[in-house]
Amino acid sequence: MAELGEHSRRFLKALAGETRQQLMEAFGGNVELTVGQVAERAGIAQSTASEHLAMLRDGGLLTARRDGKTVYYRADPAGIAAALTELQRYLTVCCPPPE
Amino acid sequence: MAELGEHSRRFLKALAGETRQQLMEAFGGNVELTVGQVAERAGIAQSTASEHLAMLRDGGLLTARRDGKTVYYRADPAGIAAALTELQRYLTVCCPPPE
DNA sequence: TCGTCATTACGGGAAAAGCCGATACTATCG
DNA sequence: CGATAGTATCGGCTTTTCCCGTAATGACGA
Repeated sequence: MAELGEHSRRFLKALAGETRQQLMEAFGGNVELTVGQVAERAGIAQSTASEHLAMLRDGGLLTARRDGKTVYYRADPAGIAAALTELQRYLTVCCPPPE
Repeated sequence: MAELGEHSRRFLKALAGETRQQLMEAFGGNVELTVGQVAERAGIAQSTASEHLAMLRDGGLLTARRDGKTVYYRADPAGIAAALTELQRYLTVCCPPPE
């Protein structure tokens, strides 16, 4: 049957949280942000931001790049597209394509 | 900015739960199922199935039709397509379309 | 109207998610 | 090496989710 892969499950769980949805909105315009910047903008603790960003990264929504001691996060179009594609494939099984 | 609508938020929350993902898999082939049938197949209590199905319905993944005392649930291709479209639109803001 | 059947709404206990402050890790600079 | 700065991890608390059994709602038939 149509199983939903581990990748898609992490994608869905990551994007299901409202705080993480809000965090994603800060990454418009292909911008790079550090953990501290994200925490400050969202008004949450640095440790909390770090956890959320890690979840979004594991879900394929963000990529992380380390430069010195700071880590720069950025939206991952390829990962997002891949997750959406698999999600669509999974959901297509449940419902005949609208013809 | 790109706000994620209430509809999409319910869609994501509904599909984020693993039990509900499993429930969705039973609706392949455009099949209609009652609450009792879903509960029995998934091995969960009837009240639990009812709550999950209501959540999936509110998320636009299922439609409900009442015939007498039983309620028949079925996949909602239009609702799913709409949610995926809005989700894609929302995510496109965060990342430039891969050109 | 009364009883019955399918579903939904309610209450509570267990599990998970969110959030924080404090601590540990990693890399740079002196 | 020691100090500092940015992240990541840990322990604990609060809030939410999950699941169940039970009671209430709505629909049908006697």
